[in-house]
Amino acid sequence: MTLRTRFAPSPTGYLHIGGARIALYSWLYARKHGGAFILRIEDTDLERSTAESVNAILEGMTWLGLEYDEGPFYQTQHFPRYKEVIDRMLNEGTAYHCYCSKERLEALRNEQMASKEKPRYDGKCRLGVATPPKDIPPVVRFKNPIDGETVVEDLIKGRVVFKNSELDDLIIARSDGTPTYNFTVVVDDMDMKISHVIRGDDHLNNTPRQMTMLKALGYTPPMYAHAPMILAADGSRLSKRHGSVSVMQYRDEGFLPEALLNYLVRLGWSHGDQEIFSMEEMIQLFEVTNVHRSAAAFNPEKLLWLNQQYIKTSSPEHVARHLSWHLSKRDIDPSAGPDIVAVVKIHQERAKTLVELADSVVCFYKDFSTYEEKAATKHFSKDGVPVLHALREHLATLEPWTPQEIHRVIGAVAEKHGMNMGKLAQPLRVALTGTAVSPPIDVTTHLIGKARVLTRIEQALRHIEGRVSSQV
RNA sequence: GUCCCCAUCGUCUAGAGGCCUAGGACAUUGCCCUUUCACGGCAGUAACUGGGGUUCGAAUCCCCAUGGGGACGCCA
Repeated sequence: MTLRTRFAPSPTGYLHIGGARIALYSWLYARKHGGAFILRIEDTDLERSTAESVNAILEGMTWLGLEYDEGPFYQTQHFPRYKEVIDRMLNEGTAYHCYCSKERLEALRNEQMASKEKPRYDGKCRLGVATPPKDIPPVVRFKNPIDGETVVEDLIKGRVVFKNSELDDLIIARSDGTPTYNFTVVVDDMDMKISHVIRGDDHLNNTPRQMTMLKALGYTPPMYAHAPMILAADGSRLSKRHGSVSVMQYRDEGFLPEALLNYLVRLGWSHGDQEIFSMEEMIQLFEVTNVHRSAAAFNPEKLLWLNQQYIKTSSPEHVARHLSWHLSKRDIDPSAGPDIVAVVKIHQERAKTLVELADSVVCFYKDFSTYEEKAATKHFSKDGVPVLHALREHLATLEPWTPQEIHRVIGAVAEKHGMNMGKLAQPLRVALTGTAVSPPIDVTTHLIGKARVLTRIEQALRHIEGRVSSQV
């Protein structure tokens, strides 16, 4: 039998990093064993499910590169099937109609809480109702076994035993006839022949009830793996309050999808001391059974470091592709030159994010008229005017326009004016980039191009003179 | 409250009874490299929640306590 895993989010929001990690685990597990990975949208809550959320989830999966082999399937399209199974259970006596009012249930709950018991349905309608009230539409409840215990042999948590008496008769169909979560999961997992259910451990408590239902339907439950949740950096439950939890926000903030994936796979799982995993390595080495049983806190700094590692070590072409997306968001079209791959090459080891990279790269494509205040104050001085003039003259006639020649000229001009190269490189850097920071000055100058370089030095000279005279 | 899960540096983790003077990574501190910023290199600070067992020997096994998380819905 082939291995089949699924990711089953409910479309009530974007794809967040917790979901992404579960999707990744399921995807890796399927890939590793040559199985199938299925995407199923659990949209039975008509009130809260939205098309935007569906799109957001799909978009997130695509960006992460977690392609699914089947789906997306939508539970709202399976309603006839759910109805069929419910009728069957009603006929077979493994489910029953319940006419208890919400008020009674509420009172029952309060009573049980008050007497320090676990709130659960008391089974009032379990043995049948003598005269079913005509005016009350009933819910359908699953008839849970009362005796014995249900054992989850969890791939991550190990053996977890639940007394069946702890499980009450849960509602599988609402009074309006629509099926509920625990039931639709059971039917779909069964129909889709899911062999391994990998999900968050907030579902561990649901598992025994799903297993008893599956058994009632004569089906052998799949294997389960309950991964612990991701905590926020402060150790609390991760929520929207903690800023970026949406996968797409990481794209917007300049993260590479593979860096996020790498970070996620190492959260709660490890392979010796290895920190960086290519997708191939992840597929080969990842093992659900080695996933930690304890929750892990999300650490933005380490993610940032990983992203930096990926930006630094990925092929310039690959980084350039992702960078282009960020540049286009700023209305910059790099195709006019200089070659974006060349620009990436000289910048890629000094950026933690693509946004940072984009910031430091705009000056190659777009002219500017203001200088970073601090940089200008520190490096633009009247004393520097003659040197910059001289440098401009030399660069104007420089042939060939290569980093080596540029380096030689800057060095020569600096020496002629009795200064070391750094003393001249800094004002030039500010003139060319508007900031005091850039890759080595020779390659930077080279890539910005002769025409732009000359114009920018002139502009800087005008700026210095204007600034100095206005100050005196 | 009841049930379930969990517990090694600030964080992610290595560790499956002696290899532990508890290792690595991020962050942090200092130094080196350096025309700026980075990259890189070297060094440092920093942890087995507590208490009982079991054992010649426990971070590792068992029990209890404590702490954290989850579930308990006509949500998923």
